[in-house]
Amino acid sequence: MPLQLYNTRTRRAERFQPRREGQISIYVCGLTPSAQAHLGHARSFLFFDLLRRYLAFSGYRVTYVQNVTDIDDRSIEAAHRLGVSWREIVAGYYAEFKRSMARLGVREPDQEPYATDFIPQIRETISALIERGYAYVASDGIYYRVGKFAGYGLLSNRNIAELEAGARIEIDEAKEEALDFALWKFAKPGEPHWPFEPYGDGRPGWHIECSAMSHALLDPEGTGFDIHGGGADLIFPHHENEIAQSEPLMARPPMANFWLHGGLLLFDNRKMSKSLGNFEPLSDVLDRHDPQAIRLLFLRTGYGKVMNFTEEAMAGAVATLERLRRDYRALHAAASGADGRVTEGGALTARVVEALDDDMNTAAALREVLAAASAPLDGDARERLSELRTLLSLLGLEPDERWLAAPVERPLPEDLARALRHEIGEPWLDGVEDARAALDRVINERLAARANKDWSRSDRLRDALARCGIDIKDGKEGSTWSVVR
RNA sequence: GGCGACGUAGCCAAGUGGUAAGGCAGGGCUCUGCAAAAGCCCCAUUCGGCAGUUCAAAUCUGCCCGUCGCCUCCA
Repeated sequence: MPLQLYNTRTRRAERFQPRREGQISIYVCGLTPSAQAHLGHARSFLFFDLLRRYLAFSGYRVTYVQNVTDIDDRSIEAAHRLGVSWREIVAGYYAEFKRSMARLGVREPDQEPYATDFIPQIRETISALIERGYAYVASDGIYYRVGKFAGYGLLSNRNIAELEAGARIEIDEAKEEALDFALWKFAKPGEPHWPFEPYGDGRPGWHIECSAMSHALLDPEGTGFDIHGGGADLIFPHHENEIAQSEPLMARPPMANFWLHGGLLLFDNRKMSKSLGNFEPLSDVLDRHDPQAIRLLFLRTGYGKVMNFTEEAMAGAVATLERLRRDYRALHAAASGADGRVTEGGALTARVVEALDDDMNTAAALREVLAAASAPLDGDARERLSELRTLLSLLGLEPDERWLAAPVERPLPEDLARALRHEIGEPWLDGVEDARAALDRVINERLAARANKDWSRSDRLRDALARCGIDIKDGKEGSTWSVVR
């Protein structure tokens, strides 16, 4: 079965066909770095990363563009509040976002255009819209005339009359109609601005940068590109407005054949927001949880579905990942560590491909991979290993050194020596300042106690270590320790 | 008010006409000085509710209830 994808534009799953044989162009709406990114962003970009990987895996040459809307009201506001330039605000948040994406194993886009690097193209687009009657100049900016575009509302399945009846849009005196939106905002004192003759200095409105940049980078002929993506909250008004800005100027619409939207992530059944008090920066989440476990968690839910995040579900993903790594390690050992052999077209691969062809059913794909990893070995371990490795990296779960080394050695807590002295309070620990040295002494002391069958002393020492974040496991082969916090 | 999505065990979630995957949590057992880890086993006669279609419904239809999202900045 060929690849089927749910297309927001037609509201059904359709067979995916690239516009040009073997090549696929994707434009995904990236971040507006005027605040810290959160886990919801991660879910969205993780999905588009997977889509890229799968299309490349399927043999397509993929061009993936993800923009940066580096100018908007909030970053200007934040700059004023903090007394720094808006560029610093944007650079800071974007750098943090990039670090988080790297930790999640999200590949860098082929191009990351910044809105403010495309001011000439933005001006050109606006000028063309004015010429054709789709835009007009008002006192405080240049607006798009929504009533002029017959296709308005098709993507988001709304009609103009209903939108107007919504009446939640503030009536701006400068605009002709409530639904009209800004293409260009004339500069107010103290705001960043760029020249735009003959209309007036100002800055681009939100939406126009995507029309200008996707045209410039993916569709210079104006005949459209393959896939346009983003979070479900961008369907209206952002993507609707992009279409309205782009299609009247195109030689042959539609702007994009496929519109793909990632489902929103909820926390406590609410969209994450600072005002609700459920906001946590992505970088903090990544400090608390293994990025691969986060990726695995998202793989278990359909990409387009609303998903509720809970720490319980996260813990489940961590446990699944640990088991997967263990299984992989066992397989690696069975194969004597041999790898590098490429096995193509195995039965497992066929099942994974079938799952992903069905509108990127990652839950089914993951299920196959997990089952294969834990199934008893009935054939060639080396073949199983290389096929598994290929599929794991297709899913973005690269088997790295952690997969082969157990237990994971995390850095020892900084104040371990002091904490142990405090917990144990025996003279043989006096003066030991080094964490590792203190740990070794306690472990040796405990081993001695165990050799003497002094179980109560042994248990006391184990409890003390546990309170200091060190987990001890006794087995037939001796004792092992690991850092649990 | 308009548009849309969803409602499957304590939690997350797969499954879209053929008789309820999986994970986490929980319970039991094996192992162990004990604990943990690991392994094995158990854990929804039932899919928000009520009607209907059908030989057959979690899956289709209708109505109702509930939750969430978008309609304003938003991945």
